Amino acid sequence: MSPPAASSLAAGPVPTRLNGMTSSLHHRAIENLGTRIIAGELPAGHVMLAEQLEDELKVSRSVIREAVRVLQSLGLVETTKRVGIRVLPPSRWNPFDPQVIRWRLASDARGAQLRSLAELRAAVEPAAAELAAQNAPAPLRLELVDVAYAMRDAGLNGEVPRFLDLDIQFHSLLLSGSGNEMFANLMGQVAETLTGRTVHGLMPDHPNEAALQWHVDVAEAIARGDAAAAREGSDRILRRTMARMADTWTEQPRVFIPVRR
Amino acid sequence: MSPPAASSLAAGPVPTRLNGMTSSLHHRAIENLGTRIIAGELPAGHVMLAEQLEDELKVSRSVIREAVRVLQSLGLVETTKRVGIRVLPPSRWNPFDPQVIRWRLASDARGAQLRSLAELRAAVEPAAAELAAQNAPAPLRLELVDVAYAMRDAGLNGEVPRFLDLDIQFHSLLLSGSGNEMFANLMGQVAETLTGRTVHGLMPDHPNEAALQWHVDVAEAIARGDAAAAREGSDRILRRTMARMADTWTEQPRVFIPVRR
DNA sequence: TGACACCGATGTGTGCAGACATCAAAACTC
DNA sequence: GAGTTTTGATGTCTGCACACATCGGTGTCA
Repeated sequence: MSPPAASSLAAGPVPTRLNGMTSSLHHRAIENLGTRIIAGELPAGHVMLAEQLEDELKVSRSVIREAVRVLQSLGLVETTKRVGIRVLPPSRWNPFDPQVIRWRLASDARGAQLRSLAELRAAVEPAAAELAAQNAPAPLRLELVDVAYAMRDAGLNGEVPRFLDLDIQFHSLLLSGSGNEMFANLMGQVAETLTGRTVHGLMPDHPNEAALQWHVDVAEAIARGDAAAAREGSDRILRRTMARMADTWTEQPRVFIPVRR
Repeated sequence: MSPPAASSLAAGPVPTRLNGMTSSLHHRAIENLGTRIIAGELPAGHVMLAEQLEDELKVSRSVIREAVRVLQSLGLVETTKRVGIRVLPPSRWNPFDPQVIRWRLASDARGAQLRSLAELRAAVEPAAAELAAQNAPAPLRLELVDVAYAMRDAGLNGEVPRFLDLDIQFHSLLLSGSGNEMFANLMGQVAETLTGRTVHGLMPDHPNEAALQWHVDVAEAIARGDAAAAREGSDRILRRTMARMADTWTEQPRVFIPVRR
């Protein structure tokens, strides 16, 4: 009785795994709806019925209900009795949620999302460098210096994969060393953007020599506790990065979220 | 049949409403578990069983399951078959989620949370000011100037509640004007910290005159599109704010989240 | 006759209870 | 120690009862 002839969520006959993530029905329902909402396929104000979703996704009520609850906590939908499940406008979405970010990166708004992340990173990393210079534990400072030098060598030798690895590690250590868990949490997003940049061929085989040296400078400033120098160096790196990436998101429309009063 | 004699989640016999938020069983279960996990009452690694939670909270399986699913999406717990529901360490929590922030503000880590938010704000607002000077729509610029002057007047006259309102409005407009939805999303948290600061008597009756003028300067710099001046002015305001709040979180332990490799 | 307040019908989410399916940890066998 | 079986928890499905927001009909009053 249980298995329907065709299931729109069942990609394979066997519940497969992807990227180590659980591929439960619940998870797939979230993915399906989240993707479609953020892509604009299900526009703000659109009302769905739980029963209709069960039907459409060929899953039971419990799966739909659990998925809707999660989407609700992300600000993607709201539920009202006698009405149904209403899609909320983008201004209600939680822009910091990793899933929302991932879905936006997979949508037409990819450029805008990359810009938002880059701007956030450009704002945060210099502050993190300053804090790291003041607070980071000694072993982390030493590791940061090591990584910076290794990164410079890899960059000069054109070892692209190794360079990317070290680059991600450098910026992760920096954010982690700030001792601010919100800053540290941006590691994941930073890694994703750096990786994406390389994969999309936006990185030259031999990174700019000056930029490589700036990384070393930042690491050493943090190591000796020079907060101002760490901040300045980090700011220099990120202004250059922003300048080089700016044309990626040229003319992406900006969204101004109204102030709620 | 349905209503048990005593329900540990049922504050009132009738499903009441609080702050306009739905007070469904589901919501109360999330609140109960989220609070206890973040307070450390349910430590990382602690394993619970769904059945045990049904029993403890006196609710049905579906309520527990939906709550657990939401907590899972926040990174507070993970579920494993044959094991149960395991509480995750703080490094796995999503530090940007509004609920997580609220629970942390209500816990012993309140000081650390306030510091994190303040540092984030100090990093973001100058960047937002810079972006607002470049991108904000004209009406928003005009409103910002109006609010800045009104805020200065209210501050000079010692109209504390009005000043707080305008202060929140000023910083909200600034963040909104950046055209970065992540920055704009910080409005809520900023409002909370500003309100909390006033409520806790950390604000003098008459705000510093220079600081009031700095707000006007920032608004006018944004109005005329002077990005550098907007950034510097905003940076000045926030450095002063940070300096004045620093002793609030003296000696709050910093947490260094390890870099995952 | 028209406008308005009341009130019951209706439909939808919410919550409950029980069953079976699935799968990984743990125990067991060789 | 490797492979197999057992076991016990979550995952999924289903039927039912209830709460309650919305809608539309009915009655009252001007």
